[in-house]
Amino acid sequence: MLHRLIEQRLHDAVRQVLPDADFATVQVRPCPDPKFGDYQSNALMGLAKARRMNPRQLATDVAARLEVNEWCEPVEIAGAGFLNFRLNPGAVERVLLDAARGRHLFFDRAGAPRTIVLDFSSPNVAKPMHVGHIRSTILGDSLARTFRLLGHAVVTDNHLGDWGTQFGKLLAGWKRHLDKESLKRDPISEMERIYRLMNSACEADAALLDEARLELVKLQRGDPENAAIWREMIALSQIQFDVIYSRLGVRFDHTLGESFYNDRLKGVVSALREKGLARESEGAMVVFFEDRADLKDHPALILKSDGASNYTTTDLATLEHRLEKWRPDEIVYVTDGRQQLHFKQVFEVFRRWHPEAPVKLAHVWFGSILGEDGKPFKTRSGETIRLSDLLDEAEERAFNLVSEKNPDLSEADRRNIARVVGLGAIKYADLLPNRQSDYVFSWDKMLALQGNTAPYLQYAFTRIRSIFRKGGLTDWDATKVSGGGKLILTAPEEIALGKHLLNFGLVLEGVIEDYRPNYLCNYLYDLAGHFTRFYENCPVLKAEEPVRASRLILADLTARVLRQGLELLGIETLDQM
RNA sequence: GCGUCCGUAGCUCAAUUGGAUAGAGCUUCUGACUUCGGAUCAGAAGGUUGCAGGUUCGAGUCCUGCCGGGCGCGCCA
Repeated sequence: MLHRLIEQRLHDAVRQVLPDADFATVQVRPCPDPKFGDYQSNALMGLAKARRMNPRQLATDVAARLEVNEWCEPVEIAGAGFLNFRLNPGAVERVLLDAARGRHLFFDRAGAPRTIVLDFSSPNVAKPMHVGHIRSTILGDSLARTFRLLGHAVVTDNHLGDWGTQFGKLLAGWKRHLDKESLKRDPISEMERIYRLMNSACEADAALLDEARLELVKLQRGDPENAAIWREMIALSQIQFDVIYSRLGVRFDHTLGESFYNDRLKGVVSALREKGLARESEGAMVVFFEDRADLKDHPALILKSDGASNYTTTDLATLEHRLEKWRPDEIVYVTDGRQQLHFKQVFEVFRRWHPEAPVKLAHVWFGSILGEDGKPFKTRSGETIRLSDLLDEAEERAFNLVSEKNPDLSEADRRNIARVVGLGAIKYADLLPNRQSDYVFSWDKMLALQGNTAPYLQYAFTRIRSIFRKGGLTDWDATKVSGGGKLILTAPEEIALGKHLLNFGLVLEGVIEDYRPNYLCNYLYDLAGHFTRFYENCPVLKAEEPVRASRLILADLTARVLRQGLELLGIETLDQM
């Protein structure tokens, strides 16, 4: 979009003055305050500093060589050496008109598409999905959608926790305490119940713990009975996962759990040993990182003293498999921040093992959930909140609200609106903060329906649709009317809205670069704000032509960006709510 | 103890990664035309960015030291 073109011209001008400059740092970004302009560059101050030049003089020299007249008003030099760009109305109108004609929606598809493997959600078999899973699931899904829209090849892979020592207790519990009726009625609760039962019983009874260990060993050796039970636990769990993912609109290309990599584990260990990366220590196989200050005291264990592998080994095998199978440019892990050390170790071992691999590895982590008292989150009875209960509660609250606001709609309509609004509120509440700090769980915050929330954005969308409905324009198509149509931006609200639309793609690129969908949340919130100010001050249907057509186009483009943006957050839109 | 992340308005969070006068929402007040949906809008109030130094044209952001908190630190994943 326009800021890129301006940036290109800025590079040209800088090149004439400073041929050896590092152009990666010479960027054009939106202005923090519209009174300074629409875009700014602060790069010249940095360049001047490094060369002990006068920044103001450098800015003047560069500005004299800048050729941006076709898009901008005369460039202003401000402060210590800022360049401020203000778009001229004609340039804005041209871009908007191109969008109205369907040539773009304010973003460009990547010139060099990359292949990205996204690892997220990863719930555990035989346990309920709880609020702790929502961040990874929603964040990962949103990133996958955004990468895809920008033209990248995305592989989503749900790395289920379907292997490990917990199956010892689960198997022993299944054989001793399973209630088949309960299992039929609510398999997850029943599996959770027998696990808890065994867990507490084992604390007091060492013989029972040995029994659980024995069951685990039998499973690992391929005992048919235990393997059959294990497979049933996975199948029952997958049904639960599918229900949740279906409600959330989340889809995976692959679901390859930890157990999928069992056959590769020995190979990983022997390869690391042969390369001299791992050595024996206290009976286990360990990789040490003497030359890294932050990992010096944190070696990675890849084989336990009993000869079994652990999750570091599994993750290395997974990494190797993904490279072979998909040849990705990038692998992104979306998990809790408590796994930072683990991924640091995995990445570092992998770098030493395959120094030539060009893949980028990213750990996209998020903070822990805390209770309202600031301590690790639990309900009064010490439970975590189930994800399904959270979703139910959201839909119920939204149903009460929509019934109050729009009692005339049929119950089926209100139920559907409640579903879209309730789930949207949860997703948005989860994506909006995305600071890598801990966050406090609260029902009211998760389920808020006013202020900077998804319903606010959805509401702005329905108001636009309502304009077209009221005007008898439901078949209105910008690509047809705009043939003779023109954009006329005169009111300040129209200009601000139009200019904000141009930045959609800029924001999307930021989202995938930093793995932060909250940039998009903030953008959409601002967009909805610009629209409502436009809506309050600029009548659409009652305006005279050609202003009426122009405003219809502007409203329609806003709706399209809102819908596209919300879709990237995994949030649906409605014509009525 | 070591590592790591954090501390911003009464509360929950932003701040495009070193940029211009630190912004929103919630809460509390005050207003909104017989115009397209009031799930809205306009305005007010609310700040020594934990504390103290340092780096420079410029610091919430970077460096140092304190204070306070979360999480992680070889055989759980």
